[in-house]
Amino acid sequence: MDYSSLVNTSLDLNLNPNSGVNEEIPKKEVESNFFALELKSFPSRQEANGDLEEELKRVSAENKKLTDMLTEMCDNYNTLRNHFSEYMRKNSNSEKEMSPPKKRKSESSNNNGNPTGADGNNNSESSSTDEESSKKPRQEIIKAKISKLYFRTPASDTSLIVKDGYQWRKYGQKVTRDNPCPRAYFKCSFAPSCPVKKKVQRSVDDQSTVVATYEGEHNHPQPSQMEATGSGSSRGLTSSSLRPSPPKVTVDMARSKSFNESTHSLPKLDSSEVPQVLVEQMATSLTKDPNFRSALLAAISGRVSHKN
DNA sequence: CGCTTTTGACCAGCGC
DNA sequence: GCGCTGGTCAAAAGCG
Repeated sequence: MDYSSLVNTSLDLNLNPNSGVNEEIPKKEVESNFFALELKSFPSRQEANGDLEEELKRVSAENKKLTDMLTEMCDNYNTLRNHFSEYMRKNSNSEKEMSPPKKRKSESSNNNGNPTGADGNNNSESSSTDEESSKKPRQEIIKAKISKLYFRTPASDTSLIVKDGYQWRKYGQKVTRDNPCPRAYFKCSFAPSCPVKKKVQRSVDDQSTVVATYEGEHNHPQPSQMEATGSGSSRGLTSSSLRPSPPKVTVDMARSKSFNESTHSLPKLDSSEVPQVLVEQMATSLTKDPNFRSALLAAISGRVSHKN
Protein backbone atom coordinates (compact mmCIF):
# COMPACT_ATOMS: atom_id res chain seq x y z
CA MET A 1 0.00 0.00 0.00
CA ASP A 2 1.38 3.29 -1.01
CA TYR A 3 0.60 5.79 1.65
CA SER A 4 2.18 8.53 -0.33
CA SER A 5 -0.86 8.55 -2.57
CA LEU A 6 -3.00 9.42 0.43
CA VAL A 7 -0.72 11.57 2.47
CA ASN A 8 2.35 13.41 1.49
CA THR A 9 4.87 11.46 3.49
CA SER A 10 7.86 13.29 2.25
CA LEU A 11 9.80 13.91 5.38
CA ASP A 12 11.55 17.15 5.65
CA LEU A 13 14.20 15.53 7.74
CA ASN A 14 16.95 17.60 9.12
CA LEU A 15 19.97 16.23 7.35
CA ASN A 16 22.35 18.49 9.09
CA PRO A 17 23.44 16.68 12.21
CA ASN A 18 24.92 19.82 13.68
CA SER A 19 21.93 22.02 13.57
CA GLY A 20 19.80 20.29 16.14
CA VAL A 21 16.05 20.16 16.17
CA ASN A 22 13.93 23.08 15.39
CA GLU A 23 10.96 22.67 17.59
CA GLU A 24 9.31 26.00 17.14
CA ILE A 25 8.62 26.16 13.47
CA PRO A 26 6.61 22.97 13.10
CA LYS A 27 4.56 23.82 16.12
CA LYS A 28 3.58 27.17 14.74
CA GLU A 29 2.83 25.66 11.39
CA VAL A 30 0.52 23.11 12.88
CA GLU A 31 -1.30 25.62 14.98
CA SER A 32 -1.77 28.12 12.22
CA ASN A 33 -2.89 25.46 9.82
CA PHE A 34 -5.46 24.15 12.20
CA PHE A 35 -6.62 27.60 13.01
CA ALA A 36 -7.19 28.36 9.37
CA LEU A 37 -8.91 25.07 8.89
CA GLU A 38 -11.26 25.60 11.77
CA LEU A 39 -12.22 29.09 10.71
CA LYS A 40 -13.55 27.66 7.51
CA SER A 41 -15.46 24.95 9.27
CA PHE A 42 -17.45 27.19 11.58
CA PRO A 43 -19.61 29.84 10.00
CA SER A 44 -20.45 31.45 13.31
CA ARG A 45 -17.42 32.85 15.07
CA GLN A 46 -18.92 32.83 18.55
CA GLU A 47 -20.01 29.28 18.19
CA ALA A 48 -16.62 28.37 16.96
CA ASN A 49 -14.62 30.04 19.65
CA GLY A 50 -15.21 27.48 22.36
CA ASP A 51 -14.56 24.56 20.14
CA LEU A 52 -11.60 26.30 18.64
CA GLU A 53 -9.97 26.90 21.96
CA GLU A 54 -10.57 23.35 22.95
CA GLU A 55 -9.25 22.10 19.68
CA LEU A 56 -6.30 24.41 19.94
CA LYS A 57 -5.46 23.09 23.37
CA ARG A 58 -5.75 19.56 22.23
CA VAL A 59 -3.64 20.16 19.18
CA SER A 60 -1.07 22.02 21.21
CA ALA A 61 -0.85 19.16 23.66
CA GLU A 62 -0.55 16.70 20.85
CA ASN A 63 1.99 18.83 19.14
CA LYS A 64 4.00 19.01 22.33
CA LYS A 65 3.85 15.28 22.62
CA LEU A 66 5.03 14.88 19.05
CA THR A 67 7.76 17.39 19.64
CA ASP A 68 8.91 15.48 22.67
CA MET A 69 8.91 12.30 20.67
CA LEU A 70 10.88 13.97 17.93
CA THR A 71 13.35 15.35 20.42
CA GLU A 72 13.74 11.96 21.97
CA MET A 73 14.21 10.44 18.55
CA CYS A 74 16.86 12.97 17.69
CA ASP A 75 18.61 12.34 20.98
CA ASN A 76 18.60 8.65 20.26
CA TYR A 77 19.89 9.32 16.81
CA ASN A 78 22.70 11.49 18.08
CA THR A 79 23.64 8.89 20.64
CA LEU A 80 23.60 6.24 17.96
CA ARG A 81 25.66 8.39 15.69
CA ASN A 82 28.23 8.99 18.38
CA HIS A 83 28.41 5.30 19.07
CA PHE A 84 28.80 4.65 15.40
CA SER A 85 31.61 7.18 15.03
CA GLU A 86 33.31 5.79 18.08
CA TYR A 87 32.95 2.31 16.72
CA MET A 88 34.44 3.30 13.40
CA ARG A 89 37.36 4.99 15.10
CA LYS A 90 38.10 1.96 17.20
CA ASN A 91 37.71 -0.31 14.24
CA SER A 92 40.08 1.61 12.05
CA ASN A 93 42.66 1.60 14.79
CA SER A 94 42.41 -2.11 15.37
CA GLU A 95 42.52 -2.85 11.70
CA LYS A 96 45.60 -0.78 11.35
CA GLU A 97 47.31 -2.89 13.93
CA MET A 98 46.53 -6.24 12.42
CA SER A 99 46.91 -5.85 8.72
CA PRO A 100 45.88 -8.72 6.50
CA PRO A 101 48.62 -11.29 6.01
CA LYS A 102 48.75 -11.13 2.26
CA LYS A 103 48.50 -7.42 1.78
CA ARG A 104 50.85 -5.82 -0.60
CA LYS A 105 53.36 -3.49 0.77
CA SER A 106 52.12 -0.38 -0.93
CA GLU A 107 48.69 -0.90 0.48
CA SER A 108 49.50 -1.90 3.98
CA SER A 109 52.13 0.70 4.62
CA ASN A 110 49.57 3.42 4.09
CA ASN A 111 51.84 5.71 2.20
CA ASN A 112 51.68 9.42 2.45
CA GLY A 113 52.71 10.76 -0.90
CA ASN A 114 49.82 12.75 -2.12
CA PRO A 115 50.82 13.47 -5.69
CA THR A 116 49.30 16.87 -5.93
CA GLY A 117 49.26 17.93 -2.36
CA ALA A 118 45.98 19.57 -3.14
CA ASP A 119 44.09 17.32 -0.86
CA GLY A 120 45.71 18.39 2.32
CA ASN A 121 44.27 15.62 4.41
CA ASN A 122 46.96 15.06 6.95
CA ASN A 123 45.52 12.24 8.93
CA SER A 124 47.80 10.83 11.51
CA GLU A 125 47.23 7.29 10.31
CA SER A 126 49.62 7.61 7.45
CA SER A 127 52.55 9.06 9.25
CA SER A 128 53.76 5.91 10.93
CA THR A 129 55.81 3.58 8.78
CA ASP A 130 56.24 4.67 5.25
CA GLU A 131 59.92 4.95 4.69
CA GLU A 132 59.61 2.29 2.06
CA SER A 133 57.05 4.23 0.13
CA SER A 134 59.80 6.43 -1.21
CA LYS A 135 61.14 3.42 -3.07
CA LYS A 136 58.11 3.31 -5.28
CA PRO A 137 59.49 4.66 -8.50
CA ARG A 138 56.76 4.36 -10.99
CA GLN A 139 53.40 5.18 -9.80
CA GLU A 140 52.14 8.08 -7.90
CA ILE A 141 51.44 7.12 -4.39
CA ILE A 142 47.95 7.81 -3.31
CA LYS A 143 47.31 8.56 0.26
CA ALA A 144 45.40 5.58 1.43
CA LYS A 145 42.54 6.89 3.43
CA ILE A 146 40.46 3.85 2.84
CA SER A 147 36.77 3.55 3.35
CA LYS A 148 34.52 0.74 2.39
CA LEU A 149 30.91 1.11 1.41
CA TYR A 150 28.38 -1.50 0.57
CA PHE A 151 25.89 -0.83 -2.15
CA ARG A 152 22.96 -2.96 -3.06
CA THR A 153 22.34 -3.45 -6.73
CA PRO A 154 20.36 -6.01 -8.68
CA ALA A 155 22.40 -9.15 -9.14
CA SER A 156 21.72 -8.86 -12.85
CA ASP A 157 23.44 -5.52 -12.98
CA THR A 158 26.97 -6.28 -14.09
CA SER A 159 28.03 -2.73 -14.75
CA LEU A 160 29.72 -2.30 -11.38
CA ILE A 161 28.65 1.31 -11.39
CA VAL A 162 27.73 2.78 -8.06
CA LYS A 163 26.09 6.16 -7.97
CA ASP A 164 27.85 7.92 -5.18
CA GLY A 165 27.56 11.41 -6.55
CA TYR A 166 31.03 11.66 -8.01
CA GLN A 167 32.22 11.18 -11.54
CA TRP A 168 34.57 8.27 -12.06
CA ARG A 169 36.72 7.11 -14.92
CA LYS A 170 37.32 3.43 -15.20
CA TYR A 171 40.92 2.57 -15.84
CA GLY A 172 41.07 -1.12 -15.29
CA GLN A 173 39.31 -4.32 -14.55
CA LYS A 174 40.70 -7.46 -13.10
CA VAL A 175 39.48 -10.83 -11.98
CA THR A 176 40.95 -11.51 -8.59
CA ARG A 177 41.78 -14.82 -7.11
CA ASP A 178 39.35 -14.85 -4.24
CA ASN A 179 36.38 -13.60 -6.18
CA PRO A 180 35.18 -14.74 -9.59
CA CYS A 181 33.46 -11.43 -10.12
CA PRO A 182 35.72 -8.91 -11.80
CA ARG A 183 37.01 -5.96 -9.83
CA ALA A 184 36.77 -2.60 -11.50
CA TYR A 185 39.22 0.22 -10.85
CA PHE A 186 38.08 3.81 -11.01
CA LYS A 187 39.75 7.16 -10.71
CA CYS A 188 37.93 10.34 -9.93
CA SER A 189 37.23 12.29 -13.08
CA PHE A 190 38.93 15.26 -11.45
CA ALA A 191 42.21 13.37 -11.49
CA PRO A 192 45.03 14.25 -11.26
CA SER A 193 43.92 17.13 -9.08
CA CYS A 194 41.74 14.74 -7.13
CA PRO A 195 43.68 11.64 -6.08
CA VAL A 196 40.72 9.52 -5.08
CA LYS A 197 40.45 6.01 -6.43
CA LYS A 198 37.92 3.35 -5.86
CA LYS A 199 37.66 -0.36 -6.41
CA VAL A 200 34.30 -1.90 -7.03
CA GLN A 201 33.61 -5.57 -6.79
CA ARG A 202 30.63 -7.72 -6.08
CA SER A 203 30.62 -9.47 -2.80
CA VAL A 204 31.66 -13.05 -3.25
CA ASP A 205 28.86 -14.45 -1.14
CA ASP A 206 26.13 -11.94 -1.85
CA GLN A 207 25.89 -11.12 -5.51
CA SER A 208 23.45 -8.33 -4.85
CA THR A 209 25.99 -6.48 -2.74
CA VAL A 210 28.65 -4.39 -4.36
CA VAL A 211 31.64 -3.45 -2.27
CA ALA A 212 33.20 -0.12 -3.14
CA THR A 213 36.58 0.58 -1.60
CA TYR A 214 37.53 4.24 -1.65
CA GLU A 215 41.10 5.41 -1.31
CA GLY A 216 41.76 8.99 -0.49
CA GLU A 217 39.54 11.98 -0.09
CA HIS A 218 37.91 14.17 -2.65
CA ASN A 219 39.26 17.68 -2.68
CA HIS A 220 36.23 19.06 -4.46
CA PRO A 221 32.50 19.02 -3.94
CA GLN A 222 30.26 16.52 -5.61
CA PRO A 223 29.68 17.31 -9.28
CA SER A 224 25.96 17.55 -8.68
CA GLN A 225 26.56 20.14 -6.00
CA MET A 226 28.95 22.02 -8.22
CA GLU A 227 26.37 22.03 -10.93
CA ALA A 228 23.86 23.47 -8.53
CA THR A 229 26.23 26.26 -7.63
CA GLY A 230 27.18 26.81 -11.21
CA SER A 231 30.82 26.03 -10.70
CA GLY A 232 31.06 22.72 -12.51
CA SER A 233 33.27 23.61 -15.38
CA SER A 234 36.07 21.13 -15.09
CA ARG A 235 37.28 18.81 -17.76
CA GLY A 236 35.19 15.73 -18.29
CA LEU A 237 32.17 17.29 -16.74
CA THR A 238 30.03 18.03 -19.68
CA SER A 239 26.38 18.47 -19.06
CA SER A 240 25.70 15.09 -20.54
CA SER A 241 28.09 13.36 -18.23
CA LEU A 242 26.55 14.79 -15.14
CA ARG A 243 23.82 12.91 -13.46
CA PRO A 244 20.60 14.83 -13.93
CA SER A 245 19.36 14.35 -10.42
CA PRO A 246 21.08 14.37 -7.08
CA PRO A 247 22.78 11.08 -6.45
CA LYS A 248 20.76 8.43 -4.78
CA VAL A 249 23.38 6.53 -2.87
CA THR A 250 21.86 3.24 -1.95
CA VAL A 251 24.20 2.47 0.81
CA ASP A 252 22.72 -0.07 3.12
CA MET A 253 25.16 -0.38 5.90
CA ALA A 254 22.68 -2.02 8.18
CA ARG A 255 22.49 -4.87 5.78
CA SER A 256 26.17 -5.03 5.15
CA LYS A 257 27.71 -8.17 6.47
CA SER A 258 30.29 -6.26 8.31
CA PHE A 259 27.81 -5.39 10.93
CA ASN A 260 26.85 -8.97 11.45
CA GLU A 261 29.89 -10.98 10.71
CA SER A 262 33.12 -10.37 12.47
CA THR A 263 35.00 -12.33 9.86
CA HIS A 264 34.58 -9.59 7.30
CA SER A 265 36.51 -6.43 7.33
CA LEU A 266 34.40 -3.74 8.80
CA PRO A 267 33.48 -0.76 6.74
CA LYS A 268 35.92 1.93 7.56
CA LEU A 269 34.39 5.27 6.99
CA ASP A 270 36.37 8.35 6.80
CA SER A 271 35.41 10.29 9.86
CA SER A 272 34.51 13.28 7.76
CA GLU A 273 32.30 11.14 5.57
CA VAL A 274 30.45 9.47 8.35
CA PRO A 275 27.87 12.10 9.17
CA GLN A 276 26.83 12.86 5.63
CA VAL A 277 26.65 9.30 4.46
CA LEU A 278 25.11 8.06 7.63
CA VAL A 279 22.56 10.79 7.85
CA GLU A 280 21.52 10.37 4.25
CA GLN A 281 21.29 6.69 4.74
CA MET A 282 19.25 6.97 7.90
CA ALA A 283 16.90 9.41 6.27
CA THR A 284 16.52 7.12 3.31
CA SER A 285 15.97 4.14 5.52
CA LEU A 286 13.39 5.97 7.56
CA THR A 287 11.45 7.20 4.59
CA LYS A 288 11.51 3.79 3.00
CA ASP A 289 10.64 1.91 6.11
CA PRO A 290 6.99 0.88 5.83
CA ASN A 291 6.72 0.56 9.59
CA PHE A 292 7.90 4.07 10.10
CA ARG A 293 5.62 5.36 7.42
CA SER A 294 2.61 3.53 8.71
CA ALA A 295 3.34 4.76 12.22
CA LEU A 296 3.61 8.26 10.89
CA LEU A 297 0.44 7.84 8.90
CA ALA A 298 -1.32 6.49 11.96
CA ALA A 299 -0.18 9.44 14.00
CA ILE A 300 -1.33 11.89 11.37
CA SER A 301 -4.60 10.16 10.57
CA GLY A 302 -5.25 9.73 14.25
CA ARG A 303 -5.01 13.43 14.69
CA VAL A 304 -7.25 14.06 11.71
CA SER A 305 -9.82 11.50 12.77
CA HIS A 306 -10.02 13.06 16.17
CA LYS A 307 -11.51 16.06 14.52
CA ASN A 308 -14.28 14.03 12.93
C1' DC B 1 36.36 14.98 -32.37
C1' DG B 2 36.98 14.34 -27.70
C1' DC B 3 36.03 11.61 -23.94
C1' DT B 4 35.19 7.06 -21.83
C1' DT B 5 35.53 2.16 -21.65
C1' DT B 6 37.74 -2.12 -22.71
C1' DT B 7 41.41 -5.18 -22.40
C1' DG B 8 45.90 -7.19 -22.93
C1' DA B 9 50.46 -6.09 -21.40
C1' DC B 10 53.42 -4.64 -18.03
C1' DC B 11 55.24 -3.76 -13.37
C1' DA B 12 56.13 -4.51 -8.51
C1' DG B 13 55.48 -6.95 -4.13
C1' DC B 14 55.40 -11.25 -1.95
C1' DG B 15 56.01 -16.19 -0.90
C1' DC B 16 58.47 -20.23 -1.85
C1' DG C 1 65.09 -16.52 -9.21
C1' DC C 2 60.53 -17.76 -10.39
C1' DG C 3 55.73 -17.74 -10.36
C1' DC C 4 51.57 -15.74 -8.63
C1' DT C 5 48.81 -11.86 -7.84
C1' DG C 6 47.02 -7.13 -7.58
C1' DG C 7 47.33 -2.76 -9.59
C1' DT C 8 48.21 0.34 -13.48
C1' DC C 9 49.16 1.72 -18.22
C1' DA C 10 47.99 2.67 -22.77
C1' DA C 11 46.37 1.58 -27.38
C1' DA C 12 42.21 0.49 -29.56
C1' DA C 13 37.37 0.55 -29.77
C1' DG C 14 33.05 2.62 -28.64
C1' DC C 15 30.00 6.40 -28.04
C1' DG C 16 27.57 10.84 -28.23
